[in-house]
Amino acid sequence: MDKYEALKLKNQLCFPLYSVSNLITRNYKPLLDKIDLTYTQYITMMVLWERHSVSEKELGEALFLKSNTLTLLLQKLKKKGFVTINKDKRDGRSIIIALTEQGEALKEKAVDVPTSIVKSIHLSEEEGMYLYQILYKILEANQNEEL
Amino acid sequence: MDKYEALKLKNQLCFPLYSVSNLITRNYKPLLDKIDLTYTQYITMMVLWERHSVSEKELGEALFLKSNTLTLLLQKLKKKGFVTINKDKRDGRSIIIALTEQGEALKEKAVDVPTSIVKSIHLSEEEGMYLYQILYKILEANQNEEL
DNA sequence: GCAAAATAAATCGCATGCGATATATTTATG
DNA sequence: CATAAATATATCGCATGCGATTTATTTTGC
Repeated sequence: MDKYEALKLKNQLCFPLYSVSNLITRNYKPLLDKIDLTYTQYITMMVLWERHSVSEKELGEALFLKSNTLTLLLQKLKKKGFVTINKDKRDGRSIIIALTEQGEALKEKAVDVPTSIVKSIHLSEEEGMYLYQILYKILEANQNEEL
Repeated sequence: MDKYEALKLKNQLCFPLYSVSNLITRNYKPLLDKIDLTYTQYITMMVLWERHSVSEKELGEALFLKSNTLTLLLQKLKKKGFVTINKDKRDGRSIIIALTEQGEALKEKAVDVPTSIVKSIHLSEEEGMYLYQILYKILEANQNEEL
């Protein structure tokens, strides 16, 4: 038995996770180009389409990202006219990100994106649901550790 | 029923894939820092530890990456003394990446990395295997499309 | 044999992600 | 109430990933 068996690429679990994630970003790109969003900007808009306005902290918790990634991202969404960024009056440390009319309108254009992507994944509904559960199990287990 | 239901973050399959992938890179970082590798450099070394020398094209096929990502990466591994880069004598378009002694020696230091990571994922063996299968199913389905 | 097509890398510009650190503001504590 | 600790963002530097394009080399087709 090879002492280095665990170091072989084909025995990695994280490598296909990483590759599928890259694959997804690639598949999304041409679709999202049409509505002038990158993938990270797209999931940010998803949060806003649901909640209308959030603090950067809340946004980071929803997306598992921190200010070092978000600050620049939000500036770009602001530049494109999809969001406004204002200080929270009740807490001067926080900023509140809110949808503009243009950002709200973008939702209509984005409505077909999820279906197109799901098709490109080629999984049965059952497989998709199982995958979903496992992934959230990993995310939640790790969230607890970071407390 | 909300017409925008499919646009909610909690209904996305790709989002947890993306988040778990980020999570994994974060978890690997402190471990890989100790052996002076980034995650992408690590999986590149994995290929070399198995095959000893590969062309950039073969490496790209193994890692699902292209020259725009690999070229710079390989230069850095060369700078660190882990690999050599030479033109293929039989085909002047190709380059051959090969392990140095130092690169080979690094394998010994890396041998415990996979176990540490698997622990941080918190999945049963069964879940891990199922996840593995689904991920490769996605990768393979998509590979065929790119032909 | 030679021009055109194909192939393999390299280069460019952009948008992440991340750890580390700095800054501004609020909260806690004595 | 003053000041230390905690919290929320911003900034910096580095290493990706990727589409698009360019360059170098080989293969193909006539």
